[in-house]
Amino acid sequence: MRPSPDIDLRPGIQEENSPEAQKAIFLDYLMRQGLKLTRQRKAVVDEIFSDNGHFEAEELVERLKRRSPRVSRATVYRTLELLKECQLVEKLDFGTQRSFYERVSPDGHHDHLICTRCGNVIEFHNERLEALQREICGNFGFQESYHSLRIFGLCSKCGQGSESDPDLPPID
Amino acid sequence: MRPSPDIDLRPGIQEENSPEAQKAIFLDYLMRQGLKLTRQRKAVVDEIFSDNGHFEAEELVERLKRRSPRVSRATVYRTLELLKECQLVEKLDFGTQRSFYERVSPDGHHDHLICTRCGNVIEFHNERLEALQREICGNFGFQESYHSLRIFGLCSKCGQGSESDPDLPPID
DNA sequence: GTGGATGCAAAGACTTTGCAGCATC
DNA sequence: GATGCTGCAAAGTCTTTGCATCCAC
Repeated sequence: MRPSPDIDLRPGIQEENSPEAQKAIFLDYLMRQGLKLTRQRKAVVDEIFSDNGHFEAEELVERLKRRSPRVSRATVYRTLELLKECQLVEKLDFGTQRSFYERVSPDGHHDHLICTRCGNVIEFHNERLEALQREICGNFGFQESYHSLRIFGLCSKCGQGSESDPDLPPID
Repeated sequence: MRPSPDIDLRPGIQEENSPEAQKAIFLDYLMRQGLKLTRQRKAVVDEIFSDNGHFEAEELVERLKRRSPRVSRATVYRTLELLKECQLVEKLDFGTQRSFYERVSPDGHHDHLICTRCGNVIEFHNERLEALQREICGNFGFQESYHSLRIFGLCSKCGQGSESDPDLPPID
């Protein structure tokens, strides 16, 4: 399921990709705003950067209940707001009621293939697609600031004959 | 589970574009399901087809409070569910908390340019874009069932120098 | 020491649901 | 007349907020 010809993985600057570097950005942001680095904020950031996937606000709340220090729901939501402000995370919406977030990749923008059966999210970036979108915006005199393409369907695993697997009711 | 988006319930007959034809589809759906055409359901459908734009669930609830017969919030939500099932409306999400809906155009799929200043929504369809997306799905062995592309930014009116119009605080 | 941060619980916003009475077919 | 429908209010879910207490700087 990996690199196909069109997919630009943009190898970028690897060092900036590390969790440590990302955390430093947060710390820097806090300082510049005269905000404090509390144990709770550290815990939230650590939890987010412990894997590099997508997560839901409520899921994060749950994970942080088992952690030390405990972090309250209110603090989680407030910290997510801060992380959005310094552009370390982004709020996505996959059409469900709950908010999805993802770490902003230093490699730049990407779009999503979302499996409606297993919930798996595949990221991709395609430069031809980006160019075409710019062209379309131009046609409408529209100044894009950002965009979001979500393609829903079945991932390669789920599409292979297991269409009626009773264990996994389709999402949505 | 219901008819999947893959199934074309409305084989592309152009005359079907009229509100009357759309309402007939709803009536037909109700009959086939053994459901009843109540005054309230009629009112909801009439209200939706009185203009052909995008609307929010709560906005529709408001509009229907001033109408005859009055339609309760619960009935509005329940009727929207039915309209989704027979593919006359579609639920969108523009990243806000409230649900957006739009009438499904018999002309087929389209994507959205969303002005973050005035809230205006421009629809467009581009076949090259669709083809490219199919190609990308192919690369990942992904079976698309539907997709949604939303481009956020400033429409041609709002982009013209009025960037700091104090009357219109930006959305989001 | 102090201003910002936390946790709690309450409030908000939107949506869904249980139920008794009602209306369509 | 039966079955499905409506309205109401209550419940559910996620998110935000007010406030007293706490703690990083």
